[in-house]
Amino acid sequence: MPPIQSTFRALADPTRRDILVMLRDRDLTIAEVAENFDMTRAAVKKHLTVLSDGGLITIRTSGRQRINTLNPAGIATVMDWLTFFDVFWDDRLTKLKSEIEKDTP
Amino acid sequence: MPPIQSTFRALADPTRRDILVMLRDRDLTIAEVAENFDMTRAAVKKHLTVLSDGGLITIRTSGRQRINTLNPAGIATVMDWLTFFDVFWDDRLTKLKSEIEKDTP
DNA sequence: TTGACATGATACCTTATGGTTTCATAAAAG
DNA sequence: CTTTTATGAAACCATAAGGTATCATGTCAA
Repeated sequence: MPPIQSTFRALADPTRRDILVMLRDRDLTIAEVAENFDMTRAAVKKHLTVLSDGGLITIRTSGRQRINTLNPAGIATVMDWLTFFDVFWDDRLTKLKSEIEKDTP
Repeated sequence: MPPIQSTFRALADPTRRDILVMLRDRDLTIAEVAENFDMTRAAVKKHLTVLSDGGLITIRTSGRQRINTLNPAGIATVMDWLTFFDVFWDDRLTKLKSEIEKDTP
């Protein structure tokens, strides 16, 4: 699994997030992805490389085509990182409770 | 709520993610956050501004101090975006099922 | 009020990053 | 075999982004 930094970095660009949304419906070649953007195929390929480096997509070669597939594991990695904050409010409430009990003997 | 781009942008830097982790335990002033990093207070302040722009923290002024607090709503925004991909596998399985049924009359 | 402390704000520097252009390569079609 | 077609790769460019240094401002304490 790639370093989490490369995953967050990959998600920081709007074009790359749009690509992920496209790939949710079906796998796409570089050319197919590029059709949806007003930029060169070379630029799109760079974005796909960054997404791959971040573990958000996987790539397989079929003849002269390169097919890009969404990788749920990459999404899950980010989800996992975020769940660290899930207990945020719980902790806050616990501390608040302690304070109250301490002040009301 | 801030544009999602500013939120993802804020998360893309390792220093800023570390700051969020620190703020999970308790609120901190700029100086307190800066103590944990090998960079100037000015740089840390910039990071805190980016985090605020992304809706990941809130800021309140208390005298001459500026207290930074984690904002769960910002985290939730990212979570929500990611849940768009939750149905990914469901959709894939549904399509696969259709294909099978079509091919086996 | 005076001095120390916490922060605000600006200018400036270096490196990443997103993008284009151009040329090379490899597979499918004629 | 020749010609498309789809991609790989490298050089180059402009701007954004992370940092520093410096100076201004506001507040707490003596």
